[in-house]
Amino acid sequence: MAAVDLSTHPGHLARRLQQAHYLLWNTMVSEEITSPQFAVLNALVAEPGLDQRTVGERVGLDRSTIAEVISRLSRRGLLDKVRDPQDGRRFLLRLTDEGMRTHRKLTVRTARMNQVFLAPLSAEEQAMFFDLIQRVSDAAEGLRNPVEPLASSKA
Amino acid sequence: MAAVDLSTHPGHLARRLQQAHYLLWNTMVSEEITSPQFAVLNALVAEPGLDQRTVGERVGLDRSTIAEVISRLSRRGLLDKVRDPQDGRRFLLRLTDEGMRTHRKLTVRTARMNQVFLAPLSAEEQAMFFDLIQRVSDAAEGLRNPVEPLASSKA
DNA sequence: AAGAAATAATCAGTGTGCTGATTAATTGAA
DNA sequence: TTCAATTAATCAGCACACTGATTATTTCTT
Repeated sequence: MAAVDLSTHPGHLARRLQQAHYLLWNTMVSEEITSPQFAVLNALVAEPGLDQRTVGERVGLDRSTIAEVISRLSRRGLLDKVRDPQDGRRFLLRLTDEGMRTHRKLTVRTARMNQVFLAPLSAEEQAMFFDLIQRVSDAAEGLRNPVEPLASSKA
Repeated sequence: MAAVDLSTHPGHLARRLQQAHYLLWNTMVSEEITSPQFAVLNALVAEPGLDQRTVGERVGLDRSTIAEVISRLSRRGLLDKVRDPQDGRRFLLRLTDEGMRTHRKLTVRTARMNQVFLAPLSAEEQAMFFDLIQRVSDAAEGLRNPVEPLASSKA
C-alpha cells in the first residue's frame, strides 16, 4: 500500500488546471482557434514580422510545435509567411486582415473567460496565483538553461 | 496595437507550468515513464482490479487517452488486462510485479523532484499554491458538470 | 574564396489530450 | 422475453508537445 496522494503533486495539479482551462476555452472562447494559436496571433500583433523561431520563444513553444501551429494558422488564412530577403533561412510572419479581426474578437472573449475562470479567487488571491505559478515556472526553466558562469571554464 | 499580456492569463501560465514540470520530470524521474503513466500505476496500487474507465476518472484522463496510456503500460509489461467475468464489457487492470517495482522506484524520485520544483516557495506559499490551483480547477470542472437541480424540470 | 560552424526550418517518431462515431455487452422496460 | 437504452471499450481524426536527425542557408575563420 504505497500509493501516493496526487493532490500534492504540482505536475498533476498543473495538468488538471490546463484541462479545466481547455474546457472553458472551448465553451467560452472558440472551438476553432486554440489557446496556443491565440498566443501566436497575439505575439504577431505585438511584433509583426517576427520569424517562426522567435514567435515560438515569445509564446513558449519549441521549434516543432510552433511550426505546426503556424502551418495551421497559415492554412486558415490568418497569417502570411514570406521568405526573409535578408536571410533566406527565415520566414517572416505577419497577420492577415482576417487574422487581425480574429485576434480582436478573441481578445474580448478571452478576457471574459479569464474572469469566469478566476472568479473563485479574490483579487489578492488572483495576484498570489499569478505570482506563485510564475515563480515556480521561472525557477524550473532556469534549472534547464543554466546561466553560463562569467569567465567560463568551458574551454 | 491591441496585444495582450499573457502573463496574466491563467491558461498560458498553466501551460508554462506543465512544460516546466515535464522538463524536470524527464531529467529527475524517468525518460520512459511519463507523469500520467505514473498516475495510472499509482491508482492501481491504491485500488487493484479497477476497470479502465474508472482509472481514467481517478487520474483525470478521458476514455480515449486512458486507453492509450494503458495500452503502453501493458505493452511494457507493467500491468495486466483481464476481461471481467461478471461484466464482459470491462477489463480489470492489475499491476505486474515489474509494475509494482517501477511504481516504488518512481515514488522516491517523484518526491525528490517535487521538492526541487517547489523549492522557490516557502512552506506557506506551497500550501497556498496547492489550494489556489485546486480551487480554480474544481470550480471550472463544476461549470462543465452542472449539478442537476433537485426535482428537475428535464421531463 | 573555400570549408567549418552555426542557425532556421522541416521531418520522423513518440506521447498526451480531446470529440464524435462505432461496436459489443449488459441492463431495464414494455 | 424481446427490444430499447445504457455502458465499456475502441477507432478515426485533430491538435499540442517534445527529441533527434536532416536540409538549406548564412556566417565565421582561415
